[in-house]
Amino acid sequence: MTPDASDLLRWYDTHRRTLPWRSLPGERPDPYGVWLSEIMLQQTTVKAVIAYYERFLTHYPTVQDLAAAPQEDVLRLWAGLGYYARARNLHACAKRVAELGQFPDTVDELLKLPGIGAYTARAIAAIAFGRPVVPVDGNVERVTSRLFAIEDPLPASRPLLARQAALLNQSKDAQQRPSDFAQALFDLGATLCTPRNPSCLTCPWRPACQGHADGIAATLPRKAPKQAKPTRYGTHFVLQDASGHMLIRTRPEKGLLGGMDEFPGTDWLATPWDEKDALAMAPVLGPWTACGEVIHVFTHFTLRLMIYAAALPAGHNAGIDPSFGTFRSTERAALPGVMKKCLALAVADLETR
DNA sequence: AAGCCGTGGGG
DNA sequence: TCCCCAAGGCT
Repeated sequence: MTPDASDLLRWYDTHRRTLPWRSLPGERPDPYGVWLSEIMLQQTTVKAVIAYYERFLTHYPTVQDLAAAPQEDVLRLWAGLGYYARARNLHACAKRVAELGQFPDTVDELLKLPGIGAYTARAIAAIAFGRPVVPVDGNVERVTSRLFAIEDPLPASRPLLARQAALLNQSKDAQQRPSDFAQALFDLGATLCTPRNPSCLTCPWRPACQGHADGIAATLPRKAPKQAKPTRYGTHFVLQDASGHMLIRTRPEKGLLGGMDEFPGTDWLATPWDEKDALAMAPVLGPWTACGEVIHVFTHFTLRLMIYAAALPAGHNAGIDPSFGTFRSTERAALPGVMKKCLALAVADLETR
């Protein structure tokens, strides 16, 4: 049987989370805030997003403000949040919306915008524009797999889960409150129907949950085994000039950490670098101090970086090949998390001199 | 269409 | 410690 939407909505009316991008009950939220939060929340926890969301709204109160900003500024503001293609697409999308004059209010039109896929289009359509669609994210996949006791493993089961999830809002109650219904599904998944130790005892949909009836709710959704994570090795050089600036370069627009800044270094290879070979790639002869190793885990590989630091005497910061970068304040750079770790290690060393 | 794309926190 | 996971999209 299909779960009763009114049971979920009643629960939501009492237990809904208060979040910065959420409007008060009965109020229409600003589509800009909904869109901004949805992009930030892609594969990212609510806790991590909140501070970034507030900061973006402060710097860019409207989509027109964001569209008018230099991409460099947007990347710097995004630095640390990860998945940097999101920031580039965010900026491109803002420009497009500024051209259009407003956010489109249908799933099909939203799908045409950069950074907006099947999930985000439906989330914005439901939350900002009251369209009766069900956005299927990880929460909704988990809830749905349990409700219907779907044991086929992800990601192959994704199309089936999407079809089943679309049945959830077919009642009159759900159709009347598309925004609340979508967010109620999120809150259910985030607070009760959690990946581990779900709180079935207090779940408004427990009576309708086949997974619970079968005693397998907590084991769903099943997932295909993951690939082993390879390790890559590199060496980076943190070079400070007499004014305290660091030698920094910008990575290519596409690919890993695209468009973000870094300290110059070697390629990242499958085997560790011989120290002598690595030092031969340094921007200046030295002397370099070994500061230690940074270990950073990306989605699909582990990175181990040997870090070297050096400080230049006054008047010696010219004549370095531009491919190594330019001397800049680290606060003016868009440093991803891994490079902030490198910086912290080098600064700890430079300060003891 | 499977691989690529970050980061921080919790158990 | 290590593994898992979080309001996915792009190619």
